[in-house]
Amino acid sequence: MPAMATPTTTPEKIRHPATEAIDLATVMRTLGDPVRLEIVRLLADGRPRVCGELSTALGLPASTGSYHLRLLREAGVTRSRAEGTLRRISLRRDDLEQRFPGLVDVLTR
Amino acid sequence: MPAMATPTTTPEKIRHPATEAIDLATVMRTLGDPVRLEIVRLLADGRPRVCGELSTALGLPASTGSYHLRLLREAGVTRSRAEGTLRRISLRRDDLEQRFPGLVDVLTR
DNA sequence: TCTGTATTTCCAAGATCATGGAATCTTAGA
DNA sequence: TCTAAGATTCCATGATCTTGGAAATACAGA
Repeated sequence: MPAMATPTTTPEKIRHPATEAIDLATVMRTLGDPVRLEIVRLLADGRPRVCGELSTALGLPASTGSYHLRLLREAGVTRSRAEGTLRRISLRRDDLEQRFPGLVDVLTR
Repeated sequence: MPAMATPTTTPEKIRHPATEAIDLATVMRTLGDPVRLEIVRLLADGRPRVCGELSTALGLPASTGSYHLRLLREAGVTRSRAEGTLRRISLRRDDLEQRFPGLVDVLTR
């Protein structure tokens, strides 16, 4: 085998938008889905969850859960941290508060 | 002609959800469209606009503008008052504030 | 290296949405 | 009654979204 073009262990392949790049219309559209709004409410207590935990809690197959979590992450609503084979998902509360003050409060009553 | 089953001049045929019936996910999804978000921002100064005024301001054909305004109205974001052949559109700021305190502020900076 | 688990990606439906021209409706005014 | 203007509805088209099974990927542990 030739020298690897890409390392076997990628440090961080998960993409997140920078706080300043979070777009309001995108966030609104993303949270306009009941499944994703529910995920945000589950995460609102500040405790990170793994992907499967959220999928199970909502009664979704893994692929569907993963799809919604990708949209949330790409919109800048959540952060995913790789931890072994798990993905620990958390709400980007501080970033959202900085960019759109008051928004998270509206979502979580 | 037989007696009319419905009056020729309907007092109010335009439907709006009651304040308590406004759904957050629906509002979020509705405002997740750049066109509709822009309409809300135009209306945020409190001055009502007529349909054509908004369509023109956004460079939309009348039918497209009417479509977006219908979604905003049905979501409970705007109110339409018939005035002759015109429809005067306004933001339901107080109702939204009562139902989702802080939301309108988030939308309008 | 082999196996199992967590997660993502691929892919193909089906559903929903956005657009805009044409037709229709409604009302004001001549 | 006739006409014109404002607005909505109808309808077809294309785009985007959601779903979930199957396959692929990534990693930990035996």
